Amino acid sequence: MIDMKQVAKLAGVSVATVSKTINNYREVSDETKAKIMKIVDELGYVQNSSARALSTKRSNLIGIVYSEHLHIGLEHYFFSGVLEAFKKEVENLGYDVVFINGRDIGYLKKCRVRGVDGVFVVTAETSDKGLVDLFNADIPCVTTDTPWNKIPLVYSDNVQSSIDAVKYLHGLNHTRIAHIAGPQTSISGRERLEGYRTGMKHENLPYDPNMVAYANEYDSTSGYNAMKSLLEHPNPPSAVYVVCDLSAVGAIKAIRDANMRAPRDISIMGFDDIQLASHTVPSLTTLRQDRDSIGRTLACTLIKLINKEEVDLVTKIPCQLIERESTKVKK
Amino acid sequence: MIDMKQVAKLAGVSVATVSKTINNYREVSDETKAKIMKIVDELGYVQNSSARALSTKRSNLIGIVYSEHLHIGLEHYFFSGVLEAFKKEVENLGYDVVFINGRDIGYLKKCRVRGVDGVFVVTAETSDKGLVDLFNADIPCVTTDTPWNKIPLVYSDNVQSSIDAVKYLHGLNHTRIAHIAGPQTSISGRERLEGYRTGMKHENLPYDPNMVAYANEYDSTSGYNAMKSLLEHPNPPSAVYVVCDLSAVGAIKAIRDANMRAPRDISIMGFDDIQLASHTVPSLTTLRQDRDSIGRTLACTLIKLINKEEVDLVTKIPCQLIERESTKVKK
DNA sequence: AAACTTTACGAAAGTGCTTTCGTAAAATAA
DNA sequence: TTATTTTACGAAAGCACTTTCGTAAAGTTT
Repeated sequence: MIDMKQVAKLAGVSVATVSKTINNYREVSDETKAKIMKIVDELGYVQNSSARALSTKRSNLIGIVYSEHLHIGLEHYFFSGVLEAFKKEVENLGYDVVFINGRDIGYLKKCRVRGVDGVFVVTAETSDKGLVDLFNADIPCVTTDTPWNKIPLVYSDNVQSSIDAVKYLHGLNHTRIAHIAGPQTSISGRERLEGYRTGMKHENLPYDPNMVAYANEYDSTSGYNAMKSLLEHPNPPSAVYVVCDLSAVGAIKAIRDANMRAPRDISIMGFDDIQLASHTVPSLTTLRQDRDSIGRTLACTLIKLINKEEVDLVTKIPCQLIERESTKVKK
Repeated sequence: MIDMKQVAKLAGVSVATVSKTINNYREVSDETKAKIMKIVDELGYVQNSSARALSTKRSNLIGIVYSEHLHIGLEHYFFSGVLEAFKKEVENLGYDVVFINGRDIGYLKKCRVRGVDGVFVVTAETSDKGLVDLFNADIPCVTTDTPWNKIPLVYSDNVQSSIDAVKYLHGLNHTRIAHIAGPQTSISGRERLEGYRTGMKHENLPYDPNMVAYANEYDSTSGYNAMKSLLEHPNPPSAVYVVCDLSAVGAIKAIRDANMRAPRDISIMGFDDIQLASHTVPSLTTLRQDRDSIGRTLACTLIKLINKEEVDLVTKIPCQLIERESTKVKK
């Protein structure tokens, strides 16, 4: 491998000058810079990031952490989208992205081994001891969907979106609007329920605890079961706002199994806008999470944090209401 | 940050001995090892991977490359699954995973900068000059879905799976079986078509070129259009084997739009088993790609390659036929 | 012309680790 | 016992950079 020494020799300068040229110090004359860069190109010289990191104590590496015992990995629609956007943005700023796994020595120590400049904790689970260690350490961190102490958080504006959802359904003349709530251990589950209640109040609709069913997971089976329980009510809802698309799909199935139809008999509204949403029958009216904006904001926040600039501790990104076939006007 | 010098001092030994202990050389007495490890634990010492890499010329880093102008990124169901499995496996073997982007200096140079020990090219596009440079360099590489010279390839057994598909449909008494083929620029597109033809031959069914329609992308719109063209045939098929699930979804929509029903009028079979597949109406009969096995095999192959062991240049992983609602017996 | 400032560069120390090689001491063989 | 091998360890060089500081030479100011 070609190193600075060789470049220096060919250029007739010292390695110090080569280094300064590569890093664009201004104390090198333009003439010398040009001469050096020419040789750099000819030889195909590239920096050795390990040597650089050793010397500067900066790796230009961003770590990605996700709790492994949640089996939400790369395949999760929301997180993979956020991650993709995040990655693009930090790469534009000159960083590379490395996965940090907690094997053997735990997340924190692994971060130290790799010398990452900052980390994005994608899916946190605060019962994960290793994650808490990381959060409590002095490494710049950002996260989404899991609030922790002084760690900057960027996520969807669940409350406002839920208010929007209720308003939208009321606008379609629905007054008996139910909510299939997510696990109350997660912030999105809690906030979407809160938004639903606030929305009902805003619309001057009565809040009926029986019109809230709980999905204990963010999946379709949970949605199916929750919908079933709502259907057992003597006066079932004419519209249901569901905590996520997957559960909404389950809810639609429950409606069909009860010999009814969505949206003919009951309107269904989801959250997320997963790929599936536009392909189901009926396609889903839903709130689209702005994965791109969340990812980019996380990236900017983290880089600022690394550079010791001021950052917002909480950033809420608006969702967009996507109207499709699963909701319709109540006659 | 704590370094070996501090550990050495506290243990009353030289840094050389600490290094040898950490790396489990046998020339250190068990006694000394124990003493050193105790101090390592107490101080919370961790290795500095940059320094180590600088010295050993091994980074224990695996690079992930995917062509950016295909907009298949992390969000792609198949690739994210393969990547997840790959990642798990290499992590188990002591490597970490870093994304390599082609910005500024191209993939190859970036690989050299980071000193990756090997790279997994996830989605290749041989029109990508930077990728070809990488393939032609001396860095250990594996890939899926894009054959290249001497680069080991691990992917689904498209031909055999397609033969299975035709056999299965024939087993349901279908004799007029069409194929919606994928882009013939991709190996999977070509091989699935090849398998379809071979399957028809095996089943002693006539091959009719009019019974092959081409989807120019792996998406639902292309499937929709292809199906439409098949329906225009005076004697349309009773079953269609579609190159991928997404296109299959499009095909089903086309059938519905023609006032027919799948599988009542036409059976549809997909490929992939994406998440969507079990949620559509009707749910999709399909060939499940073994993303896990593909990812793991890629990992093992790459590590072997790094260690200069022998590897297979091509590994085909079987698919599994998943029977759901979109196919039925022809009466 | 003298005094001062700026510019352009290099020597060398430092970054944290690995690994070779040398060498005492201990263990074994003769 | 002496000769030989083995064991256990350390000194030091090397890995490819960055950065401080010193210093000539050139430029600027009085």
